[in-house]
Amino acid sequence: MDGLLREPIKSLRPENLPPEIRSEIRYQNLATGETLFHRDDPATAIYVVESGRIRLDSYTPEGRFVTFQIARPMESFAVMSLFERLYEANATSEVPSRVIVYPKQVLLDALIKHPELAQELMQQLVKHIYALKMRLELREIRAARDRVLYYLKTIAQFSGIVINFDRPLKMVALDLGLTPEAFYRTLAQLERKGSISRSHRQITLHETSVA
Amino acid sequence: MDGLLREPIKSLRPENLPPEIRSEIRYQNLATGETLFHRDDPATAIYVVESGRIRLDSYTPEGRFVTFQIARPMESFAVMSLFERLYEANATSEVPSRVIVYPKQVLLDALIKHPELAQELMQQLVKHIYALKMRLELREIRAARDRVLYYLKTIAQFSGIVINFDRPLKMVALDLGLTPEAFYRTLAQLERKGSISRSHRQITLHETSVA
DNA sequence: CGCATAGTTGACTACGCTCAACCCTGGTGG
DNA sequence: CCACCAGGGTTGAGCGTAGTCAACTATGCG
Repeated sequence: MDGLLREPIKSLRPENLPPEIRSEIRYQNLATGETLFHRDDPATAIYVVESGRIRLDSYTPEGRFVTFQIARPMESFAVMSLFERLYEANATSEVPSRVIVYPKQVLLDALIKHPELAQELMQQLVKHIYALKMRLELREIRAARDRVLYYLKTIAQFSGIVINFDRPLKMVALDLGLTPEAFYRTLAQLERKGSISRSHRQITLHETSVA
Repeated sequence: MDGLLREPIKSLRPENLPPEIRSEIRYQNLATGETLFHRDDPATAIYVVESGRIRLDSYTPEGRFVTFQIARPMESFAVMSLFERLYEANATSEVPSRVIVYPKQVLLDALIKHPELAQELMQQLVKHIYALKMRLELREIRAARDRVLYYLKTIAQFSGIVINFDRPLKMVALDLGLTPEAFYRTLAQLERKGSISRSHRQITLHETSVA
């Protein structure tokens, strides 16, 4: 999800890679809405976003949509696939994007020879866990008003009190575990109470509620 | 949470460790309800459960209780702390327990020299991510009945259709994001419908609902 | 320009939460 | 050995809030 994982990966940047790995990486361009891989496809690679935005999502048995991660430039995704046979989520490009493709076996070999690479990948995984834990905590807050406020405050720690969403609020609503309607209503209510102000997809947190 | 993470760690077992690490590990005994560390304590070590059961939990700003993990014998916890300055959760012993303590710096050094250890730790982290994703998916199911059934079915994949909970159903309810009352009612309802049968903390899934 | 999708608001409903009362069990101490 | 207590488990009644369905407007993209 947005704003809860912000860990640019450095050691996977092509220019920092040992040559024998660099020569094995590939690039791939994706149009808006294009799918890079589906859940349960054989896992063949891990990725870093070069430009654009990749959404990792899935569906519950009941057909409900769940977003696991929004990967932005310099961020890795599908690192899990290194140790899993199948992908755990669908990867879809939300805007025209370009990703770097690191074939699985190449990286697995590299991990043995380059321990510092292993360390940074572990850090990525840790950040990922951290983000998932925050989401779990967020869901524990039952009242929509409190949940939304807490979410906004969390994001504000990265972005400052003016928050600009670059994707539909509808999506943000689902990330929060609310229907879009409930989310809009909650925002309207918060604005009426003076906790926030907003126009379009920009939301400003007011001091009273930053606490 | 229970049943969603089952990955015994082998390479951290003392007998499999290189001697220079083995000599650095410690053991600690914990009584029921005793706390090993608190959230935001400085992170000094990672752990493996030798015997007993350790609960990793936290509280939301509103004071709601969240369980992140139930660590059982042979399972690691607080692996994240390797790369974080502070612990992310409270660790409490639910029954008399004994844990193995691996000081952080010792392991960090070891990761450089022993790539296969790094690999297994990464696998642990991946399993952890997997478990958290499943919980997030679970929470996406709104109807209590469906949520409980899905949870039971998931556990049944490990344990078979007869499920024995070794901790209060009250706790299980909270893991599921339900109040204990709602959980009891849902179980009663499922039993009336014939989807399950139960006595005490043992629940049997019936074929019709295994699907 | 037109269509698809996002955003917005209203009315109604349903489901789970809260509070409350009660039973049952196991553990502790007098 | 019983009394007591704490905590888990169970069920009922009522309420509130977020979900659902629906109608409509705004926006942006081809």
